[in-house]
Amino acid sequence: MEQVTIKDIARLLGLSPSTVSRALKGSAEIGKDTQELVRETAKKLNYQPNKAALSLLHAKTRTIGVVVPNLGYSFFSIALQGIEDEASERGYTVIASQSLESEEKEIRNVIDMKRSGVDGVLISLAQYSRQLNHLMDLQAQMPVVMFDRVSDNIKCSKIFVNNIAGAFSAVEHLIKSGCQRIAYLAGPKDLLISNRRRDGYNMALYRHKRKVEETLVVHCEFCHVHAMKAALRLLKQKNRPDGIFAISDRVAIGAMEAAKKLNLRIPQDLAIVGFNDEPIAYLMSPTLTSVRQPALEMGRMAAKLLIDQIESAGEFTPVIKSYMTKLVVRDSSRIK
Amino acid sequence: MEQVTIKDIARLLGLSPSTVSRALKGSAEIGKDTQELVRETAKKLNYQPNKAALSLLHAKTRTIGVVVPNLGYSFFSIALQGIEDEASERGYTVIASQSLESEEKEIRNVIDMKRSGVDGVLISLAQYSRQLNHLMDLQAQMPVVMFDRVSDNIKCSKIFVNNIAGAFSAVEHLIKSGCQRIAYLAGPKDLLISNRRRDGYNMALYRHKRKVEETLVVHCEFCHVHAMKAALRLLKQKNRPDGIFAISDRVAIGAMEAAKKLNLRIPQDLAIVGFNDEPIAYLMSPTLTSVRQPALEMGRMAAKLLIDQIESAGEFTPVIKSYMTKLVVRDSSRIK
DNA sequence: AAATGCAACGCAAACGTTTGCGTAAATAAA
DNA sequence: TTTATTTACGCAAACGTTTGCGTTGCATTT
Repeated sequence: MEQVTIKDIARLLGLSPSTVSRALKGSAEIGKDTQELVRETAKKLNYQPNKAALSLLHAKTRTIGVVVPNLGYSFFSIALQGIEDEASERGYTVIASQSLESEEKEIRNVIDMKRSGVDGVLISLAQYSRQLNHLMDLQAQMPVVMFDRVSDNIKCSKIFVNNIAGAFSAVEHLIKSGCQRIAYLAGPKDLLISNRRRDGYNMALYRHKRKVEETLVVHCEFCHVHAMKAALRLLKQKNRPDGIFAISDRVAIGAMEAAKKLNLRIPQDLAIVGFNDEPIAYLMSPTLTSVRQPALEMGRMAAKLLIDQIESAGEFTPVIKSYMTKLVVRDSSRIK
Repeated sequence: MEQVTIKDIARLLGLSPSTVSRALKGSAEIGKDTQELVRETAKKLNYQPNKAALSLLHAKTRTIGVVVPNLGYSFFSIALQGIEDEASERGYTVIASQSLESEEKEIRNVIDMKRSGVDGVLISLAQYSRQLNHLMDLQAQMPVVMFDRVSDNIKCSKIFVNNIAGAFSAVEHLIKSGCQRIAYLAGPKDLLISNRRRDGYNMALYRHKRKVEETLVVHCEFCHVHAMKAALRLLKQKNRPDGIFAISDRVAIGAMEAAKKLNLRIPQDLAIVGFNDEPIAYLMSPTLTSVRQPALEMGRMAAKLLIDQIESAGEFTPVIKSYMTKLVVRDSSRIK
């Protein structure tokens, strides 16, 4: 029940705590046989170093904090998995929290992280986080790495996918599938990934000599009810689109609902492509074409960069790392 | 950057650390004016007590560990939210991890928890966890509370829903909707919730004088591919069922896929009811009838019981708490 | 005037670990 | 034999906080 300490081992063996400590670390100035003896008894007693004592001594907790919008989004739960893998391998503990897309809660989470004494924080922004003061403050105190939902206004290491290329591939796919008027069901206006994907959307249209129409871009929140309403507005236009590129799978599903409400067939009357390739994309009917991100690797890399920065004493230059996406074509866009 | 300590405040004010400590705690033996002075400077300097020092002193970390199968299942991410709410209010930090339904990983997670020095652990079992030695060991060292996926072989506080009643309501609903032969698409054989729900299934059949047929109960894993195959076996029987009660929404979705493959109409040819009421139930087409669990409250209560036990020195009797479910009727069973 | 009481604060130990330095004994070199 | 060197270990401080037990100065009581 009670943790066995270095002192216990020392007392048991008639040694001093310092000798035991050095023996466990394999210090050269401790006799070979003593080392072995100490190691054996430590194993036998199942000795585990006291984390609190080490934290106190080194002023480091070997703990990192993670703040994401919602762990129910599989992108984030998978990314968290990658984070935990990397952290565990390097002897770090992860404490995760969800902002539930609320800036207010995000701020509370960040405060909690500070109070927990983490060595650094990994964050993906809530959809409406605009006042980033809490992040600036945080960054003044410890290393911060952003991933997926990043911001240009914070100078730190960042991990994300090539949103432009991802969106480009999705829209080009719609064009090649025969769509004439392609809409973009975007996220919140100031969200970076929303705008980047719009760039990709525009590029694809431009490349294929389609004209860009303002009315074909509609913003909505990351919630399928909002998305459905936005899609309804889009589809009720006199000259309705026959293809939709949505910023996320859940938003795409909102569009699918809207299409059904209007008795439009998918993909014949309306082709749809989402983003993230969540398991749900594969479960919908028709199955949803989507842009896949390497969530696991992104999480792992984000954790790696953060821990590297924590352990690099002093100077450090931010690293920006961009991953390629992969378009997964399914029935919602298979017009043939 | 560097944390301000009680010593800093003491030096600044010409006091001793003990006085500052007592002043911050509002001890009666410190002068009123001194108290105020200390408190003000503490606020001004943004003093935060050093967690490691406190942990070392009290041999408690005020941290709890959470192990769940998969945070991508919204039931667990919502429950985690409840856990975090309760923990945060009571000054505890949460470290969460996913077993990904693997017993091996679950064991590793538990070991990591021990090494992190948590004060207690909250766990929901992976689907094939049968050797529960890691939990017995863990329980010998600290308080453990199980929720949702619990086991009869461990004696500890437990939180779950009334699975029997939940299943009963689902199956009775199918009967009242006119189904003649109702199947149960169960989970792994030894999983407690799977068997409990089977009890409810049997009770509903018995109550309405239907005969229980062994061939109408099929086991599968929590993965929709397995589920679809199992459902296919079920639906290819000569006398196929016209109603399916599934142990989870994802399993239910597997059944929906199978039905489509066989050109069966839902709900006319086959009515389906799931369990958990995940957001996905609302997004499917047809929308999926499901049994809702109060995930948030369950998480909160689980955390409360765990923390209560941690803080109750010594003797403690396990608490078993069961929540009522609510059947949410949607199109997949609306035969009218 | 001496004894008593009390208010307000400081000292030091403790929690578990690491680490610079000191020191004893044993060996090697002179 | 004396001196220097090495080997193997112990002492004590430090990290930040709490807490039992002093200690000081002052006012009140006899």
